Amino acid sequence: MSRDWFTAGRAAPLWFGCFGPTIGPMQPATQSSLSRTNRGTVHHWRQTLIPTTREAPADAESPSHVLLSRAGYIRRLGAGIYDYLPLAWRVLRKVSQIVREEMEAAGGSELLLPAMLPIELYAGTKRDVTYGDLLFKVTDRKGAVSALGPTHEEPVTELVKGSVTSYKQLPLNLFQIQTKYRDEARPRSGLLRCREFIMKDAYSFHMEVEGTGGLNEAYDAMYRAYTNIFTRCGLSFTAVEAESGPIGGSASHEFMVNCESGEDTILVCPVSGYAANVEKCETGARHGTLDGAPTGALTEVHTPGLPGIHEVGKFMGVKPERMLKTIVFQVEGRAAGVSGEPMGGPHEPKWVLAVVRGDHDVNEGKVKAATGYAVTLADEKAARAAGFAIGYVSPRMVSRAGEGGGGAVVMVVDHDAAAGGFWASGSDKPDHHVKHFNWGREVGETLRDPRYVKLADVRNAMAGDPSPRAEGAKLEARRGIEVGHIFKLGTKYSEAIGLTILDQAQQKRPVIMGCYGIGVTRTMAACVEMSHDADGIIWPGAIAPYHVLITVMKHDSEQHLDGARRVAADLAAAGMDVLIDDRDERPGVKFKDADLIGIPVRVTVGDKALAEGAVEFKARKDKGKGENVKFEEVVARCAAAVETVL
RNA sequence: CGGGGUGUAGCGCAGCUUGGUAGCGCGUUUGACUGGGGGUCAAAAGGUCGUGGGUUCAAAUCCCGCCACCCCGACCA
Repeated sequence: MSRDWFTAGRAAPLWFGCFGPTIGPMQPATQSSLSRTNRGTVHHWRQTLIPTTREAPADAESPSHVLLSRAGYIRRLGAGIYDYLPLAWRVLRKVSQIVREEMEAAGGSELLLPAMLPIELYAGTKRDVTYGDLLFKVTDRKGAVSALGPTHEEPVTELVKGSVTSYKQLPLNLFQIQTKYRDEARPRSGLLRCREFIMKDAYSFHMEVEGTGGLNEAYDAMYRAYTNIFTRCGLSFTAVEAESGPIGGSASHEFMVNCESGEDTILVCPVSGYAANVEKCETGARHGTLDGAPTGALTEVHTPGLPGIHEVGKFMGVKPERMLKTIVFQVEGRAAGVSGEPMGGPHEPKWVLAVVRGDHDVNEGKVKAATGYAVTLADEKAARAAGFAIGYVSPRMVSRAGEGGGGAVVMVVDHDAAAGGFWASGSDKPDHHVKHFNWGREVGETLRDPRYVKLADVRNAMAGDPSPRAEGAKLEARRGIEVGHIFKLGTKYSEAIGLTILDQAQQKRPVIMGCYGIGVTRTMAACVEMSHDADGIIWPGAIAPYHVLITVMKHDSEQHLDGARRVAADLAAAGMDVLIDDRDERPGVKFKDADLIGIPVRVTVGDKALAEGAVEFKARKDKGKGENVKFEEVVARCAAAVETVL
């Protein structure tokens, strides 16, 4: 049998054994410490801590939270704060090791940075403000404030600033795997949203975006490394295009574990393979012309005190998809990185109206792209002062609001909202809506002025929308859990912190950066969400805490224990990690616990099989009782099973 | 941050309305029987009832403050 059976099917780097040589009952130190080895570990249940319980803590709801708690992997110590017990730590180390190997293979270099960071470090990038309450802060005896690092862009940029002095030292990719902190408003779902969690973050530094040594090259290498990592972990995942978010930067991908219980929605095109998260997802061509004929006389309806579009629609007898939702944004300045002329003619507008159908959601990023302006949801007070009846705004306001009307307001209309037929809309005065809204009649002249009104894709994509990449195909919605995220950062942090380097032409330039994160603890939880059944966890072989669980039927039978240890020694010699359940428990208890903790293969040593010179073999994912396998065939069977579980 | 809810033994819960110093299941310990899917019987250990104050002869129970935690929403590089 191949020594690197568990790395088959991929370009395997040198394998020195997951955790280095381990000394167990079956492994004399003299043997295991001699040399590099892929010898597995053998542990006994009674010598470790696996506190399984019949019932989960009352606060556990998601499958990963319930099962990791019940199976003795984690314990909650505070809101969003967990102990990682021995089984969990073994999983986390295996995930980390895979991450480490792939990051190093992709040119990364591991280091460790402080968790406690002087708050001044964050002042430079204003993240002490933009991160806000999400940033954990501690005060020392002198009153100095430190942040507990939620990510490490600032310290690593600071480090490189002080230690890299020549473009010849770039590119550089530094990564760390360590505990990070975020004061989440609402920690939930166990390990999926914690306040303290383990994360791998990598940061790359470049002089150029393009070409050898450039950001794009590193980004692509990271993309491939992430694909390798999650594939090796045995996860079913999708890489999706994503908005780069408040962290800044130009491009990003999220790696999502496919799982119905996931919090995030992603959209995929089944034909082209295009995949993106809801915020980023484009839609294919849609048609709307604003040319529809009136459906009747504009009728005002009194709609007092109704909280949302659905309630208003119900009250008026109009479906949300026949209502216009007009959202008021305020302009924050020209948008960076948006090509084309901004709207509004010579003067920068103050307000942007975005109109979508009542059943659709406005997408701020798309509004920004369509108008050429950075926008935020309008401050309610300021908007009211400018004449907007917030909650009851209609598209008519494009030519009415603001100081002197025209020019102060521009409007982007989503294609679906521009269709003909019946529309209901706000009426620009509180507690009133209108029926039979007609674009041409109600908005008038301004509607045809491309400086002020534009048709554009300004809403979130939904399942059923036309694919942007394949004619005739429809987008499908899937659920997922984000476990990795890669960004092209650009110069945001290097400029803020002053990381500039002289290039070959003796020009001082800010260093171009990328950053690449993987939630290690979240990956473990996501894997459980993805792979479990009613009885417990079902680990993929690559990140299971042990590959094989040997259940000893009679803990006090020398014959049983000998058999177990013999099998364990063979398995360990073949590189598999083995846990021997040597507890004085009834068989039923042991089988229940075996299913619960989810080791991929269970080998049972008992009288029945021993009588045939065999043990009982059962893969966790298989139903039924298992089958007898001769001692000399056990290793091959287990190895094959662990591989197929991969 | 808004809304809802919960704090009683290691875990899951009852008791609170109508005050009288705490109970159930699981787990744990001891013994016996048992022995291939959370077994049976017997005995036992284990609780400042989140916390501070108040009312009362008497508070888990009623009143006030605080704290912690959970759920829904907002938020979520």
